[in-house]
Amino acid sequence: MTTYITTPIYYVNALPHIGHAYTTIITDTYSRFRRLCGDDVRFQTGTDEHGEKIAQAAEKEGCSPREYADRISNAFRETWPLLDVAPDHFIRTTNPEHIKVVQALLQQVYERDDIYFAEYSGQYCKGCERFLTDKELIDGKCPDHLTVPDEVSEQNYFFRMSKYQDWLINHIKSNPDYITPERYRNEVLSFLSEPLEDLCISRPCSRLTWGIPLPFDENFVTYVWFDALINYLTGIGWPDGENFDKYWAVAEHVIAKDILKPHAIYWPTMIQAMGLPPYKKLHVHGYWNVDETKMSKSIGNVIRPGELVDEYGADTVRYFLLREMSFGRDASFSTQAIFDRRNADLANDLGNLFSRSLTMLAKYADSIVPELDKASVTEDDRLLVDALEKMVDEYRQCMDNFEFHRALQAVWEIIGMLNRFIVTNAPWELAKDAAQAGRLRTVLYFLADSLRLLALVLRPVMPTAAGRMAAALGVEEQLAKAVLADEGCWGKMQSGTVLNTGEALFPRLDKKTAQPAAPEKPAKAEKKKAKEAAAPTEEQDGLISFDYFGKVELRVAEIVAAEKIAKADKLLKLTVKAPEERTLVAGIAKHYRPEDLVGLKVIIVANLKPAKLMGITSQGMVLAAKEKDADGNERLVLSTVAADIAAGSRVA
RNA sequence: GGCGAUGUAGCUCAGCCGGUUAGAGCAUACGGCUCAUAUCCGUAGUGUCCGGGGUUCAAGUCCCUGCAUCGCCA
Repeated sequence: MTTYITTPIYYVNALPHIGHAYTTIITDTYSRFRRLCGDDVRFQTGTDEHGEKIAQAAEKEGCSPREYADRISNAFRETWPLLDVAPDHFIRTTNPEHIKVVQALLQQVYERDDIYFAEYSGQYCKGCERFLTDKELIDGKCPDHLTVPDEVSEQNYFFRMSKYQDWLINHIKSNPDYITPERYRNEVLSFLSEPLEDLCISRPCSRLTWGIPLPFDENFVTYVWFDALINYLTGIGWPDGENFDKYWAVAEHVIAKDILKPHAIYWPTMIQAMGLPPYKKLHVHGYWNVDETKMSKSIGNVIRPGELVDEYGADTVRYFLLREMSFGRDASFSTQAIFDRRNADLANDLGNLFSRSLTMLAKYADSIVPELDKASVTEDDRLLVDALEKMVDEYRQCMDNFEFHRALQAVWEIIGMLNRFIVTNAPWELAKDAAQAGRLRTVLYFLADSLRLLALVLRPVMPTAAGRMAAALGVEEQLAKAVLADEGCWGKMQSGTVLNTGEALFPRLDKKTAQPAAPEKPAKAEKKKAKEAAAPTEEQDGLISFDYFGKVELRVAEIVAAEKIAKADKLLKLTVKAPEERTLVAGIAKHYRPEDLVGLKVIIVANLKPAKLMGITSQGMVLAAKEKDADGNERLVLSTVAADIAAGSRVA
C-alpha cells in the first residue's frame, strides 16, 4: 500500500502555535503508523508565502517579502523536529518549481475555458483590503473600521467553479469517506445546496505584486487558491515526476476546520478542471481552545509548541494532544490538563509499569528474558493474550479512522490490565518459593512480551519514548523495521534477550516546579457567574506567589492612535502597538486629551480577558496611578517607562 | 433569520439499530501491597442523563417544543 498525507501549508503571517502543531503531529503520527503497517509513505508540509498581508508585514519590518517569508518559514521548519515530526518534504510556495507548476496549471485551465475575465464592482474597504457584501455593512460602514467603503469596480479573472457543483455534490454523496468526520461532510453538503458562485482568482498588480503572475496576463497575479492549494501537486512532481502517479491517487489532506471550504469545495473543483482524479480523503479537525476561551494573538494566550516541549518534552506533548482531543471536535488546552495527563497516564501508569517490570526482570531473572514455562500458563494468562491481541486490532482500526484518542484509550486499558496482572501474580512472592520458579518465569516472560507490544504500538505516537522502551527491552533493531502485522501479536519476544535498564521513561513532575494549578473549575450552572466575576483568588495572607504574579502579562505598548468615544465622557479608544496592533478602551478621558497620547509608551496588561465597553472590544488594560487631592478631586497618571524601549517588551 | 452540532457523576467524556439496578478515566475518601517513578491494587460513592410535552409494555436513546453553548450560511 501507498500513503500520501499532507498538512496544509501554513501562512507565514504568524509563528507556529499549538493548532499548527496539532495538525502536523497528527499527520506525522498517521504517517508513522502507515509505515508501521508496511506502507510506502510520503508526508508533506510547508509554508504558504504570498499575499498582501505578507507584503505589508515585510514593509513594516523594513525587509523584503522574501526575507520576511524566509524567516517565518524557517521558524516552522525548525519547530517540527522539536516535536519529533519528520516530514519527507517541506514545500514553499515561493519555490521556483512551485511557481512554474502554478503557471502551467493556470494556463491549462485557462485554455480549457474554465477561467474567464470579468468586471465587477462592489464596496471595497481599504482597511480590510477586500470587498464587503451589502449585508456585512452596518449603516453603510465597515463594521471593523467604521469607515464608508469605496465603490470600486475592478476587472479580474474568475474560475468557473459553478460548472462543477453538481459533479462535486455527487462525488461527496457517493463517497461517504471523502470528507470526515461526518459533521464536516454535512456542513459542506449544506453549503452546496445553494448555488455556487464562480471564484475570483486574481488580483491586479496595482494592488498586489507579491504573488505569482498569471501566465496569460502579466497585469495580474493569482490570488491564494490557485497558488496555495496546488502545493499538494507540486510537492510530488506534477505533471510527470516519478512520484506523481504513485502518490496522487492516494492523497489525503489533514486540515483544521477553518479552511474547510477551500479544501472541500474550491480544491476538488479545481482538480476536476485540471483533469486530474480527486484526492482520496479530507480529514478535518477542530480547534484548541485555551482555558475554555479562543486562542488569539490579541488575547495573548497563544500556546507555542516550543515552550511546551521545553517544559514537558515532545513525547508528552504529542501524547497529550492526541489523547485529549476527540478528532473533529474542539478541545481545551490547559496547563493543568497536560500536567495531569503527564503524571497520571505517562508517569504513573506507563512509566511505572515499565520500571517495575524491568526491575523484577533484573532481580528475578538477571535481566535476561526467561523461557516461558508452558505447564504453568493459566486461563487468566490466555485471557491476557486475547486482550493484548484485541488491543492491537482496535488500535489499528482506530488509527486508520483518525480516532487517535480511542486508539490510545485501548492501549491504556492494557496498561491497567498489566498493572493488575502484576499485583495478582505478585512475582515477589513467587520468588520466595523455589517450587514456583516455573510460574515466575512465565509471569516475567508475559511482562517482557507485553512491554514489547506497547513499545511497538506507541512508536507512531511517541517515537522517542517508544525507542527508549525498545532499547531497554533489547529489541530496538527488531522493532525499528517491524511491520505491525508480523510483530503485533503475542510471543515475539525471544527468550534470552538481554535487557538494559535505563533512566525512568517519564519522571513524575513535581507540583512545586509545575505551573500553578488552575483555579477550581466552577460548576456548570455557576460558570457564567464566575466568568463575570472572575475575581482573582487571593491568598489568605493577602500575598501572592511569584508564580501567581507571573500569570499577569505586562507589556510596553506604544499608543498610535487615540479618540474619544461618543456618549462616554470617561472613555477613550486607544490603538496601541504591543507589538501587534490592539484596541484598548481606557477610562482616562477626563485626564488626558487624545492628541497628547499618541506616541506615548505605556504599560498594559496584555492577557486580560477582552471586554466590551460601549460596543468596542477592549483587548487589555492600561495601567495608571490614581490619587485624590485635598479637595477630593481625582488625579490620574499613566504608567510609562523610564527610557525608550521597543513596543511589546515584556514587563516583569 | 436559516441549517446543523452539542448539552450524561465535581472535571473530561463513552453510551451502536429504544430493553435488566446509567458507565470509564481523572479528582476525592478509606483500606491493602512493597516489585516500582510517594508508584500500584481494592472499596466507596454521589447523577431531575438541560427543561417541558408526546410515542411505546419500555426512552439517556425516537418525535415535537423551549433554553443554553458552539459552528456554518445569510
